[in-house]
Amino acid sequence: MRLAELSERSGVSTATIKYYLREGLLPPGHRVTATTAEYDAGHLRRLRLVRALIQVGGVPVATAREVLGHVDDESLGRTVRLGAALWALPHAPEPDEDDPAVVAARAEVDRLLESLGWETARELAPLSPVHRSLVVAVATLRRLGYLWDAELMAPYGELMHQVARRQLDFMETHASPTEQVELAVASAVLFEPVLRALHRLAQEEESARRYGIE
Amino acid sequence: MRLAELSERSGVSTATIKYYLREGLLPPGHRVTATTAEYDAGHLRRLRLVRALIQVGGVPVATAREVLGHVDDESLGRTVRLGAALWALPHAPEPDEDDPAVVAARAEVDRLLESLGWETARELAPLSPVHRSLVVAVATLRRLGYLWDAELMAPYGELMHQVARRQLDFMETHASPTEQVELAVASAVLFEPVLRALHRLAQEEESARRYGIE
DNA sequence: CTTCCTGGGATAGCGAGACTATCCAAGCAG
DNA sequence: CTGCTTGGATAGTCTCGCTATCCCAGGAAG
Repeated sequence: MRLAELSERSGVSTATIKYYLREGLLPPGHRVTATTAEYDAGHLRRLRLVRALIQVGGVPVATAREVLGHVDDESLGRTVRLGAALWALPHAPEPDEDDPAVVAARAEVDRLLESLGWETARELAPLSPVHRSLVVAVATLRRLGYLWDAELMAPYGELMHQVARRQLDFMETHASPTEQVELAVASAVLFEPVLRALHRLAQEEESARRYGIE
Repeated sequence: MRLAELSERSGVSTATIKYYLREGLLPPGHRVTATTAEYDAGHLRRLRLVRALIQVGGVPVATAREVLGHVDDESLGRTVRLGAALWALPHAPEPDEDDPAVVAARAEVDRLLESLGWETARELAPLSPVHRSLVVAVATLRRLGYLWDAELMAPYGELMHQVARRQLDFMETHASPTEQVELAVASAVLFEPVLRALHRLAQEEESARRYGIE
């Protein structure tokens, strides 16, 4: 198919597709003549993933390019590829280590990882942007006066661990090897809105059960 | 304290504080003379909440104003105030009901709510932006070929329900009446980054346990 | 062969959002 | 009175994600 048809089938304007091609989010089509290029089902699939990352995941274009670069790097193993995708996602800015809230948050997160027995997370802590994001988020809550500590967070950690185990079980049983990497990205980025929506719905439901709709 | 001190203590530039005052995110200070106004600890606290909403929660300024409007409306009950805050948050665009992925997603979400017994969520489904967000997210995953159905989502729903119950328990035992509304907003917006970070850390940990670091 | 039309590439512009820099007038301090 | 600070208003800046325009090289119709 040519650019016009790719646009038609994906619902993305030709101008935007050209933009993604320029930005390297989409590999160029096969050149047929000097003025025409041919696109295939792989381009369509990639284009849908790009749109999902940007629109549903809210991932900036530059970040999406980085994430997709890791997806395409077949020299990496599963964990690394998943990790690379996760690490490339937008992360919190460097925390100010002089801020007492940050110091306290870091201490609580460390205690949390210890109590959960997450050894890998502890080892990678100094490097991992995910770890840093957690510290920043906890520090923000503490600065507002909500003193989240390891004991409070541990049950949530256990619950999220259950979620992660389920996702990897699903991935192992349902995805072919070629699909696994893309599924890793989908899990990391696209499943989060589902989880967030479920969380908010559960909050509404539980609040209504306890206090009524008033 | 005056504007300069408020800026100093919050780490937010005076220009930005003036911007928030203009936008109605921060109530004006008490006018002392024609040229000076006095700010108090309440302003500092509100300013920190605003920054947290915008920077940590990624909430647009216009939306933050709306959310804070509900926080300040003392005529509302707990559930409504929590709901108002949740509903004001940025939500997915209207789904295209002609898209088969959207139709299928909506059917699966309805089945999910039925199997979970979330009656309130079912009643409010046609109105709730949260419900719509869930449909859009599931539809996006389906369009990419990941056929999430009610059976797959139910365990996540149960887990998120456990999270929500914990949060409301915490809110009931730890927050004074005046703090509860702000805590509702904090739960809705600021706790989500914590949950997301825990989720990603759990993914890394579980992936490393299963496949090693390679 | 020529003319018109289409597909594709490059460039510049647009609109929203979140600040940010500048200017200004009113005090109050010395 | 002079100069410095405070607060208010206005316009500018910067980034991001597109989007509209221009241009040229074919290929097809006459």
